[in-house]
Amino acid sequence: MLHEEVVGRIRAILLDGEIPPGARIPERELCDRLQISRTPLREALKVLAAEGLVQLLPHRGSRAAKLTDKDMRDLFEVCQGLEALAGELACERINDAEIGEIAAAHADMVQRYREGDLIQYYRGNRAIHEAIVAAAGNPALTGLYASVTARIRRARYVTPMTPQRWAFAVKEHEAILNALQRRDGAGLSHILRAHLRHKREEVLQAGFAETEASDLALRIA
Amino acid sequence: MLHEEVVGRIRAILLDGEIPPGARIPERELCDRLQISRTPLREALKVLAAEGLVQLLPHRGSRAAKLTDKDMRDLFEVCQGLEALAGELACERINDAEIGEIAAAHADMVQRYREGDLIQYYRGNRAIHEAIVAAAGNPALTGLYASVTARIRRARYVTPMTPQRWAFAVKEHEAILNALQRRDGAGLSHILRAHLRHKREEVLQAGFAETEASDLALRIA
DNA sequence: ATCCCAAATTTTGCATTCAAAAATGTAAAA
DNA sequence: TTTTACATTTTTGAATGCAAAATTTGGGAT
Repeated sequence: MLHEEVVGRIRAILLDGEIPPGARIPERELCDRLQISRTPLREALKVLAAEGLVQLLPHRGSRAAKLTDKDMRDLFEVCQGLEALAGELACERINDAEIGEIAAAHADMVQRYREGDLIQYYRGNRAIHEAIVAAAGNPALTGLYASVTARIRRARYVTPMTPQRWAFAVKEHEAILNALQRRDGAGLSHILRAHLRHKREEVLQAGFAETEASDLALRIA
Repeated sequence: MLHEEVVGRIRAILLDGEIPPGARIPERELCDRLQISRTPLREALKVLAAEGLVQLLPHRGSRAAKLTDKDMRDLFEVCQGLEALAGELACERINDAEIGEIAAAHADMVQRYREGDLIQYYRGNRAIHEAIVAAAGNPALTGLYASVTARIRRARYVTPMTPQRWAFAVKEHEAILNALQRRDGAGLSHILRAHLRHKREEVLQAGFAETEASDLALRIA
């Protein structure tokens, strides 16, 4: 079993919320499940801790990272900065084919919106944001963006939306595509920031501070 | 020996260039030197690989990461974005005491410039940039900035300078301090970008693409 | 019944060990 | 002499073992 695969699988488990934020990560169980010994598992946990997805407590094991409102705000801020930068760079470097792909993804997303399919809408939404970042042609940026977005993904793409906000978000996306097609870097950067700022406000207002595992258990019960 | 300490010490060894970019990392030797076994060492190497300082080659060991011109350009771009963001946030949040500290650091740096002490000038320079980022009050940003700057530090703070460029850089820093004192976020952001773009041009023009370890050995020989 | 402290158990962190893969060295053939 | 095939050594990646730390459990005192 390859090292990267172990990291990827545990990351997936954490992002799926299978181990909820704040919950203890059961080493032994994961070892059994992934059919590996503790050595590669612990290496993976250290890597994920460096990424911010796991919290290591000396002599007390590891927990799925739990984000406070402040953490969430901070990460959204950074994400804004990264997307704004990506937008500017993308406008300088993107070619017509890539714009075509993004336009297609946009059309698909709008269709999902019309169908009222929030899950698929979010999926398309995310694909567009990732495509813009990819179009910046900067792997270092892409990597950092991936790491930051992974941490706020659940908040960003799981929050319920009001019809008004959803409609507004779609409008913003029209503007995003438009700016991209006009290669208006400054404009795109500006819209992306606003877009993400609105998303952040939604998320924080929805009280998406990640709850303790115990709280979560209580809620479910 | 604490896990973080091992990571920190190896990081220092890499940043000092004691193991030059591209060179193989001698596991056994480092184990002896740090008085640890391979298990914690390998955990640390995996973490540093996630940070981008180490390159892992399956079944072929690890090497100190070697940056191409493109890598360097990309990282400088990201660094620009992060500093620009930090500048804007800092202007919103910084208090007079913090500005005073940065002003003092600036004065000290200018003094070093007058003395012609490049090493100390760079040290002060770095302290100012880090203080601005810290003033943004965003730990997520601070962490990302640290990780990105670590990778380009050698290029950024080791490149020799012409008197003209040095003088110009000092001028830019005057403008940086000025914008900060006026809490002009947009202005500061703009200046920081330009400042870093100039630095990047210097670095890339100086041909600071990191050389193979073998090349380095040949050069020395 | 509750609280507190000590013993037992579990869990963590690291060293050691083991198997597999790669690198190296050697010898034979072209 | 050069090249190639093979055996040996080294190094890597992962499992296991062991000591220390933390958590849990049980018993006794209040």
